[in-house]
Amino acid sequence: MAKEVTSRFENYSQWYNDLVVKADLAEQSPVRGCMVIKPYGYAIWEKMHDVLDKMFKETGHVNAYFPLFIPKSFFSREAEHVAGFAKECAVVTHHRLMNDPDGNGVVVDPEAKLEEELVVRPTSETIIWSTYKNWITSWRDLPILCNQWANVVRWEMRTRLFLRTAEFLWQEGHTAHATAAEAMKETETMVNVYAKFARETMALPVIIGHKSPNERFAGALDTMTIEAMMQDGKALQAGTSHFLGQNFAKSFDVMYTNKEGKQEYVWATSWGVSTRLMGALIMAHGDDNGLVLPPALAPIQIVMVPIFKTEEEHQAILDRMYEIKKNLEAMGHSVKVDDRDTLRPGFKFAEWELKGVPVRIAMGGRDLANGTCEVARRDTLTKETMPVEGVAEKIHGLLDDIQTNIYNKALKFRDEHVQKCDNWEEFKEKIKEGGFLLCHWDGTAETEQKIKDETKATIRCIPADSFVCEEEGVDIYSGKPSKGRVVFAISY
RNA sequence: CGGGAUGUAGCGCAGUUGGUAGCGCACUACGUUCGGGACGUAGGGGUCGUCCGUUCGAGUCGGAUCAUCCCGACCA
Repeated sequence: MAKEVTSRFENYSQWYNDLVVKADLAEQSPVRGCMVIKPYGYAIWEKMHDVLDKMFKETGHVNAYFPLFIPKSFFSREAEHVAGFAKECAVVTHHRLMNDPDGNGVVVDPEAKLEEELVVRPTSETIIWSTYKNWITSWRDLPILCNQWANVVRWEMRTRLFLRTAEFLWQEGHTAHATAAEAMKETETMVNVYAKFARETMALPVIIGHKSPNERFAGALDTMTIEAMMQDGKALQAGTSHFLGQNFAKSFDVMYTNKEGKQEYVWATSWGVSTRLMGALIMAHGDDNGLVLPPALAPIQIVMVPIFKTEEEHQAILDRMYEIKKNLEAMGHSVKVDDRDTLRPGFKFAEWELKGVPVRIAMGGRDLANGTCEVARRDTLTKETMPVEGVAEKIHGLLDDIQTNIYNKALKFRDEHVQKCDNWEEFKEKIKEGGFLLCHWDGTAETEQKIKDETKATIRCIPADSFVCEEEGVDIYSGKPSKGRVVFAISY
């Protein structure tokens, strides 16, 4: 029987789309550019949500919720910010429908035109800062460390499941501080939280760094990012943390009285990750058999498939499986016994592999007689027969191994596709093959733009932890002096 | 918003010089199977995106329109 998923080596985009749909994660909605996240996909997002939320709380943040609709006038306050988002906003202009006088269903009631249009939030800086104005009067009110889990809408031209949809789920943190240093520290703290989450929970190696001015968030003084590499060598921005300076405080007139009784503008940050992380997870670890989920995010960590000929045998195997299930659940693992009697084992194996379940246990008549079971791991696609006695403990350890192995595999792949490059002609060739190129850059937006125009490559980041390379050199394009290497890549 | 393509069963597609609708998967029933995506038999399901035109006759030809996808520009 032919494989259902396109090979990622033949057509990476198609492989990705197939995987998302066939692993039952999400599907295209009839609504333009929007996505339906299906229960299995949502379960993974929920796990991400839970781990991140805990990390936010551990770093002193609290959750809040702000309105979906933002009065249009709020956007005119911060000029750079509006320039960055205006082109892709959905706008509410009316508040009522009526029956079509010609009898053709319903139409927008022209009488119900809003006096001021409402913008569906593309991000919440403006509505949040207009609210913070009322919350902040004294240094005693600071810092404010709020996070919001929400949906946002950006009317993108071209969309792709999880990576770029018209509506997406995310969290956005918005903080207010008394000093620039404190806000800068928050920016760094949060990019580190994201990196820790990516590395430890998603098994995704990422590079922490600063965005070049060109790639910065609209209205930010500094944008920190975590950049990941997908298996086609393209870069994916997986999370960002922005130091907003006093831009929004000034635009929304948010001042506090300091200890000396003087009025000062507050300092701000914002940071966010989105359902794009789902795309990163799929593209970074998936293979030709389907999804590969790190145990820390797998909604089902262990699936058990009975192999039987008779009903008595089926029952005997299930009894033993539920015993193992109980032990594994006592250790905090999520286990599913696939007791569907209408499907054959081979079909189930393929299906659970497609869905990325880290460990599979199969048990048949032979195992029943020998007191054994077959344990298969998704990351390596290897199988091992082991005694049922003590199998739960073994799998407990195996899950950790799998988590580590998936990370190491992705890390190895990435490191094999990162190289230094000092020659412009070489750069143009190499960048097409995918991967990250560490190159000297003269620090100007002009050079960056010219490189982008000629090769589609952008500066993904100026590295801040791994791949930091502060050495004298000359810009790969302009030949002007440079103080260090930055990461160039073609990105999603 | 530029360039290209496609709309036929739930999904993926075929349909010749115009002659009245087909294949694979999925679905339903029964039986045989069950250690890596089973097979047989019998079924159900489509006003061929929409509108207009040419014609005795249109899935097929012409025009319009709508929608979707791909490649660019924009972006988490």
